[in-house]
Formats: sequence, C-alpha cells, structure tokens
Amino acid sequence: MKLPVPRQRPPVPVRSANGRSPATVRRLPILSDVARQAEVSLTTASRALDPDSDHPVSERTRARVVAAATRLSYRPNPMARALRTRRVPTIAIVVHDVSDPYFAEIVRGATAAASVRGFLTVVCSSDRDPATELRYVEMLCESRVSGVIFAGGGLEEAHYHRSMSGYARSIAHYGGAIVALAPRSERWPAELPDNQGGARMVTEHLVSLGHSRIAMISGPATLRTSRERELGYAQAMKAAGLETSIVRADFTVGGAAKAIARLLRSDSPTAVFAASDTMALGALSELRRSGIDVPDDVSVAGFDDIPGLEFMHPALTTVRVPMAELGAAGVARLLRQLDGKDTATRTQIHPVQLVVRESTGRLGGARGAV
Amino acid sequence: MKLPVPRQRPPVPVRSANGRSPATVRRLPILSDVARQAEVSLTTASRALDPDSDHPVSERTRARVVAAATRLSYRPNPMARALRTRRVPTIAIVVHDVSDPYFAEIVRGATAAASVRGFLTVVCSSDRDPATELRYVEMLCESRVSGVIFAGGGLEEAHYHRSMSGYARSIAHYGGAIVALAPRSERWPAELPDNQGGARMVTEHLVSLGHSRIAMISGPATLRTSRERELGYAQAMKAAGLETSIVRADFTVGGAAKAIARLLRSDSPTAVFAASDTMALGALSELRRSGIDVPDDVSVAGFDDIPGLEFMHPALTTVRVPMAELGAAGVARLLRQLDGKDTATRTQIHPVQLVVRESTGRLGGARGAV
DNA sequence: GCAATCACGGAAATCCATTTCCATTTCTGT
DNA sequence: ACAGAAATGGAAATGGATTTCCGTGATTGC
Repeated sequence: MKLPVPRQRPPVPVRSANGRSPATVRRLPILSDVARQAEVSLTTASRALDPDSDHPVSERTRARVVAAATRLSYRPNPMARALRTRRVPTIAIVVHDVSDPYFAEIVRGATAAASVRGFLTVVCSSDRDPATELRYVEMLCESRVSGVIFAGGGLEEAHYHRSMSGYARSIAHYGGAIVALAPRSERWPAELPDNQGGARMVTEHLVSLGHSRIAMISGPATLRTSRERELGYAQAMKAAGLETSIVRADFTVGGAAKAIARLLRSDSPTAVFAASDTMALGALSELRRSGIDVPDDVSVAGFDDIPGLEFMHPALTTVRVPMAELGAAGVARLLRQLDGKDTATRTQIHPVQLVVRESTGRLGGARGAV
Repeated sequence: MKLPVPRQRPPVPVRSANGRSPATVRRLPILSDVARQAEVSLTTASRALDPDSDHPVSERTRARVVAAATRLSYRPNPMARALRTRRVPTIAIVVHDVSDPYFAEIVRGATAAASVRGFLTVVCSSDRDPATELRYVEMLCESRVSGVIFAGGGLEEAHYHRSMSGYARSIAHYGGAIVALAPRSERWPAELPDNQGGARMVTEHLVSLGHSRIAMISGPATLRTSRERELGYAQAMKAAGLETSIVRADFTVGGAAKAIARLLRSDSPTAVFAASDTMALGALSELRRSGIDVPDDVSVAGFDDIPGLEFMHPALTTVRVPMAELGAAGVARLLRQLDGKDTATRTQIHPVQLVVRESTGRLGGARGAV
C-alpha cells in the first residue's frame, strides 16, 4: 500500500549573498514564498501588498512583507488574480480598420489613456466585414475583457444586429462595459464627434465663399455617421436657400473618385464637401486627373482632419475631429462605468472645429484674380 | 456548536420550456454544471469538450456532454484555463506610434494573423519614449502574454537596454516568445524588410535617371533601420562612383522639412532619397514651399510605400515594404516558437520592391523637354 | 469591573478548468 | 481461460491570489 505523500512545492531559493541568482531558480516566486520569507500567513501577505485593502495591517508587518516581496522580486500572478476577482485589467477596442488614420488616431488615444490606468488594450480590426467583427466580439466575450469600445458604426447585415446584441448582453452579464464612439442603433453609452454641427460649419464656410452649387459626396447610407454629416450639410444648404446634391459611395479613396466623376458629368458643382478626408483625397486626385484646379475651379473640403493631409498640395480644408481625445474619452467612460459611477448623460458630444486651408476658395478663383 | 454547513453553489437553472431564460439566472454556467447535466464527472466533461485531449472518451459520453454544454451555452472560463495552463491566448505588439501608417499597417497584418489562430492582440504605442515603452513591456511581462512582437527599433537611452534585456529574460523565463520586426541590437528572432537592398535599388534608380548629386535625408543615426538604408544608399553611390551626402533628422515630416532646407543651402542636389515616406512627404512639402518643382527641378524618392501617398501630387516614387505581411510573419514566427518548432534561421529578410511613380524624373526635367 | 469594540492575524473556502493518478471494465493474444 | 493491454471514467490535486469567517488580545465605555 502506498502512503499518500503530501506533495509540496520546493521553496524558491533566496538570492544568494553574491547578488546573483543561484542556478537552481526554476519557477517564479508566488505569494506563499513571500509569506514564508516574511513569516506571516498567506492572508496577511496578500493584505500587506494590496494598497487598497480595508483590512488593517500593522506597519511593521507590512514592511516585512514588502521587504520579502522586493527581495524575491515577487509579481502577483495576473491569471490567478483575474480568476478570483473575475476581472482582467484589459479592455478592447473594435475598429473598422486600424490602418485607416481616423481609427489609428482613436486607437492611439485609447491605448494611451488605458495604459496610464494600468489597462492593456486589445485592438480588433474588422476590415469592415460583419462576420470578422462578430468573430472578434465573440473572442472578446469569451476572454471576459473588462470593457469593449466600438469605434466604428454598426455594419449592415442580417445576423449582425441580433448577434451583436446577444454579445452585448453577455458582456453586460459578466459585468463588462460597452462604449460607442460612433452613432449606432444600439443604445450604448457613447462619446461622439459633432458630425452634424461640423458638416453645417463646413457647408456654411463654402456658402460664405460665394458657392451655390455645393455637392456632397457621402459614405454609404447605412452608416449613421454619413447620415449625420448629410443632415448638417442639408441644414446649412436649406438655411442658405440652396439645392442639395448628394452622391453616395464607399468610404474610400476609390469610391470618392468614382463619385466625383459622376458628379462632374451631371451637376458641375463649384464646391464639393466630402464626408471624410479619405474621400476628399479621392476627390482631389480625380479632379487633378481631369485637369480641374483646386481651389480655382472647384473647392474641396473634407471631414476628420486626419494627419498628413495638411502637407498635401493643396492643403485640405476640413473639420477637425478630436480623434485621440475621443478614444481617451471612451476609455474614461468605460472605466467610470466599471466603477459604477457613470452618472453622466448617456451620449456625450465632442465639439469639432473648422480648419480652413488651401483647398477651398472664393467662387471664380480669388487667387487667380489677385 | 455550529455544524460546518457544506456550502454549495446553487445549480444553474436549465433553460425553461418556453425557450426564454428564467429570471433566476445569475451566474454563468461552469464546467461542473455541464457535468451534472450530462451526468458525468468533471474530468470526463473536461475531456469530452477538449478536442485535443489524448484521453479517450466514448462517443456516446462525448455527445451527452456536448449536448449539455450547448444547452447551457457553456463557455470555459478563460482565466481558470489560463491559470491552469499558464498560457493566455494573447500576444502583444509594441510599436513606436500606432498612428504612423507604417506601424498601423504592420498592426493590421499582425492582428489579422493572430485572430485566425485564436489569439487576441494587445497593441502598445510607445510614442517613441523609452520610459513609456519600458512601462508597457513591464505590463506585458506581468500579464504573461504568450509573446511580444517588437515592431520598432530599439530606443536610445541609458536604462533602456539593461531594462529591456531584463524583461526579455523574464518573458523567456515564463515561456513567452519574442520577435523583432526591425533591426535591433538584441539578438532576437527577426522578420525584417530588406532595408539595404531597397535603398540600393532606389538609389540605382536615381542614378539611372542621370542624377549625380543625390542626397539622402535619413533618420537618427541611433536607429538601425536608418543605418541599413544609409548603407544601401552608400553602396549604390560608391558603385556609381558618386559622392554621398547624408543629412540626418527626426523620422518625421517636420524633421525632413528642416533637413531639406539645410540641404538646399549647401549641396543643391538634383535628387533626394528620403529614408521614409513620411520624411519624403516633408521634403515634398518644403520643396514646394520653396518653389522648387518635383520632379522637374529635383527628384524625390521615399521608402516604405505607406498607403495614401500614391494619391498625392506628384505621386511618390518609393520602395514597397510588405508591412502587413511583416506583421503576419511576426505572428507566425511567434506561434511557431511557442510550439517549439521554430527551426528557421533566426533572421528572415523580406524582399522589397521599387515602385516608380511621378516624383522622380530624368535630370533636367524630361517632362518639360518633351 | 464587565461588556462591547477595535486592531490584527490566520485557516480555510473560493474562483474554475486541467491534469495526474488510479480504478474499473472490456478487449487482446496465446 | 488467463495474463496483460487498452478503453473509459472518476477522485483529488493543481495553478495562485483573494476573501470570508473567526479568534485573539488590547482598548474603550460606563
């Protein structure tokens, strides 16, 4: 008959006197090693090292434990801690495309804000594919991230809404938080740029330059961001007593180029407002290809103020969206929710700012006339 | 005397007949719920659900367990699993700046490749600050991510190297993997673009256009990427029997603009090779400001082929670096290391490709002469 | 002087899936 | 028919930190 031998982990050898670790180190120190070194119980060691424990620990004891922890260069095992506290110090951000400068800036702001609060950020780039996005969200659900930021708008697809709201419920169920950074049909807490106001501002700017045939190239009608920007454009046009003209295309450079070509054949506008800088880039490119000067023949304005375009020629007039700030605000919101002290309104609108550069000018080409 | 009452979790109520969950659901199902439903032990339930368990489970039993799991919509708790297996299905990528298109593309490739293998990707953007990067790496260490990809080169700083190699050791110690996507002093497995070859190619291209005063604006000498590109440039110049002229600046638009201004005062080159597209953008911008035509007066070439610049005017001649592919290769490499079957050479070089567009032309302005 | 509090520390339960070790059966081969 | 192997399932240990519940001694209150 075999006697049950109580298995016990061999103790971690203490750093030897010469300061170098002995060759026998084979595992990372755990809390019980610290407790043994400090000659206290596991419980006390845990409490001594937890800065916001409400259980009192005498200073002498705490000092002993901290000393032992330092000596062993102890680091709490995050998996064990996560298992117990049911919370990982990780959030996620879901974007349509990380390499789109708009989202890249948001990600930059979000990751920076998260890291100063001790959170890591998982980035999920859906490539605008509903199935990919859903797969990501499922992975996020299963990994029980503390919260998810949806930076892009919802995608149009049969399954999408049903599945997404299922996942959202599941996230809420385990105590995770959700924040949106673009208008969506789901009623999630949101930090949004003032799309409508910005579009109004830029349209008014074009009107004030004397333009009356101002066309807009917008993104797909299914994206609420497009719709909000269209709304602002329509408001400003109506206020000025002008006819609107909207052409829709993909939210890409190529899409915008095609849209412009169509526009030139039909309306021959003197000013074009593109619903995003990316589209404005496509417009500029196509106009140049057609031998049309910007801004002398046609003015072009964009939206977002993605970095880099200020160095183009002509530098793009646009609306500055505080993208990094939006990402940071999303994180702040998420963490407030997790702390249970999110008392703010559910949707927070962030102001945007008109940035006038070279791609818009007076009707008739003021520069040429000077 | 109090009797020790065996505390037991209340069982999860089974989905009621009407298909909706009863209001009493308050916790997620765990494996023991599945086991109870299927009337098997915890062990068997675990094995039945683990597709690559080597312990045999009869088909009948497995079917019962799977059915129970489905009925309860059971999802294994990732923290418990991670604690036991000592491995989280998460990798990390450290970049200098996520909103720099070069890194954004790499991140896109990496996250996509990771997700198809079931890994999430944490993104860390150091903003080129050694302290920030080190803080991130410490967080990554503590969170025991499976592997870390360093997309950018090492940063110059006193602490940096010592601390970084300490963290690297620590990562290796817990079984994590490391891969670099830029040349670094640390001897880590690497997937690198052919910086030297690309620089040679683009320089030869400029030579073949008849230029002889070809200057290079490079990044800081501390970045090995700059140095490799300088080396390729120098080789090609030497082969053509030409004098080299290198000006160093920050790896930014602004830095390049300043460098160009300096260059114009001293050397008056007829062609400029910028060590990155970002710098080329600065060069183009500054040249235009100075009233110098590209390519008629001066040819400009870049490196990287970041998206968007093909729509500029003039469209930039550059060297295409397969950034997304690099990111994906990094992930593949990382996972191979984790599987212990990384038999390839330690450094893998990825070929690059010259992309001739409009910003380079024959000496003297061929276009004007036609 | 006696009860009620407080300060402090510890044993054991808990989080939940995986894995080791063993105990049955049920085949094999001879 | 019987030793040995294979197939199958279970009890319990494991991973490591947090937290609940309790016990002791010291202090305060009246």
